[in-house]
Amino acid sequence: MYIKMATLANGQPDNTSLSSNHSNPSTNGHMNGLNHSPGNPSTIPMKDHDAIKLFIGQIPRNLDEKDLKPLFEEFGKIYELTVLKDRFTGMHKGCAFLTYCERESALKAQSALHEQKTLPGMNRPIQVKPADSESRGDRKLFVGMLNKQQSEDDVRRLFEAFGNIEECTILRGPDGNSKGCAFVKYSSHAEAQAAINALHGSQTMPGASSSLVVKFADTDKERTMRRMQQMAGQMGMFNPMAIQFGAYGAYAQALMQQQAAIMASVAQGGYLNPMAAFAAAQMQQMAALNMNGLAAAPMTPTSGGSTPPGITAPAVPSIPSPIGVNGFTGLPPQANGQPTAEAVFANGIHPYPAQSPTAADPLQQAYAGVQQYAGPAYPAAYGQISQAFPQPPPMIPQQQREGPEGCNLFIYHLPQEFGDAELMQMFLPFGNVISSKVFVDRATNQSKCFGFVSFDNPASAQAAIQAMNGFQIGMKRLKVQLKRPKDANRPY
DNA sequence: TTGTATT
Repeated sequence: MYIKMATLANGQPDNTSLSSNHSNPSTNGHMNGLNHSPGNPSTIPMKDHDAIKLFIGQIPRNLDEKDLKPLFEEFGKIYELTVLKDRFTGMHKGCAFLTYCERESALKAQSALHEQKTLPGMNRPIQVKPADSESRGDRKLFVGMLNKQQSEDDVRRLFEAFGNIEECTILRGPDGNSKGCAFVKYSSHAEAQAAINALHGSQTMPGASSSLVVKFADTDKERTMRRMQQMAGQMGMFNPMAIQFGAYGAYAQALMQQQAAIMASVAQGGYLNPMAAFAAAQMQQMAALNMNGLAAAPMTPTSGGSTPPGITAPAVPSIPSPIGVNGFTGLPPQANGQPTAEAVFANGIHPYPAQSPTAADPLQQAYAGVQQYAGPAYPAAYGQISQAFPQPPPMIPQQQREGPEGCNLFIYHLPQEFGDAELMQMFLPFGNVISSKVFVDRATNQSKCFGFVSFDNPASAQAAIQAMNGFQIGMKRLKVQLKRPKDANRPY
């Protein structure tokens, strides 16, 4: 059942070079012979001081440690092999960590296996590479305030004096244009630090609004942002408790606003689905509510010019400028220019409608509904905010990928800007979305414009297909259909 | 153009 692998060893563990190893790993493998907790020195095999922990990806979910062991033993004695499982559901996550006793084994395994073979049932080749935790040290830089004309080579030239550059990527928008920033990865932290010291603020590129930004790429922040986005999605538009944003602060508010803006622009992009429009309307309401209730800098209707024409102002007269992205000051300043959801959205979907809706416009009807629905609740909600600062809404971990048969949708022609959270927002009106996933090109970080949404019941999935298949966004129409079952043979 | 996952 195992695929045929390149054979570098005869499959027998080779201990000869491991002089100090006094016990066989199998002696402590009471579970599966592969996992052990480092902590019992008398039975733990030794590993090299510079051993590399490998990340193994594209593992079929029906293979566990004991199935994988033979594949990897080819390259040396295994110190630890752990299939990653969801912490709540125990679900196989399709990947694993692998540490060999010897560093050399890891290198051999990587070169022999990485992207070289495809495990049964997988569409993509196995991944064998150092785990993120191995390379994590701060050696990756974010570079902002570049000239948009500067190429990767230009950036390399700028940074090569400070060390060995392992990666250099210009961040680009959907149109391929530079966003004026880049990631540069050095081989070591010291090199990265040297580059920061020398280059940060050292010069201003032609056309840039401020001096060059060179800082460590902050993955924590990215993670936080993603979490916030998911949270905003999870809280759900039809859940009144979502008003209790307080604990999450300005980020959540900003996200709500952005998503409201997205929904609005989606809704007015062409054919209009009343449900989606209603959803957009409600989100705007909620965002506005939060602004008025919680934001440090209250939104004021400001100058006439800043009130968006069309949809928002006339239809929701009591809420000033719900899509007031301009006036919003609750976000921590993006002093470094590092792209966040905000930046992406800002250059992507236009938050303001291009033209006013007609009276017959379903969006306006939707807004009428909102006024009825949300208007009277406004004061009550106000009170809620001030007195209740309760436990955060329960986070439902988004572990589940697939729902039951008939509940999983494949969506194509998504807007470039849509991520998991936006995808989820778009489909929440039709039911309980248990997962949403937009595919992203690993190299460019750009959406591949397709993704999946899973509901917890087939009726929601069908409703979503009915309403959203063919939904026009910009020049494209969404394709929304049931996900192809995994066993479906592909044509050609 | 059909689930890319990092203890």
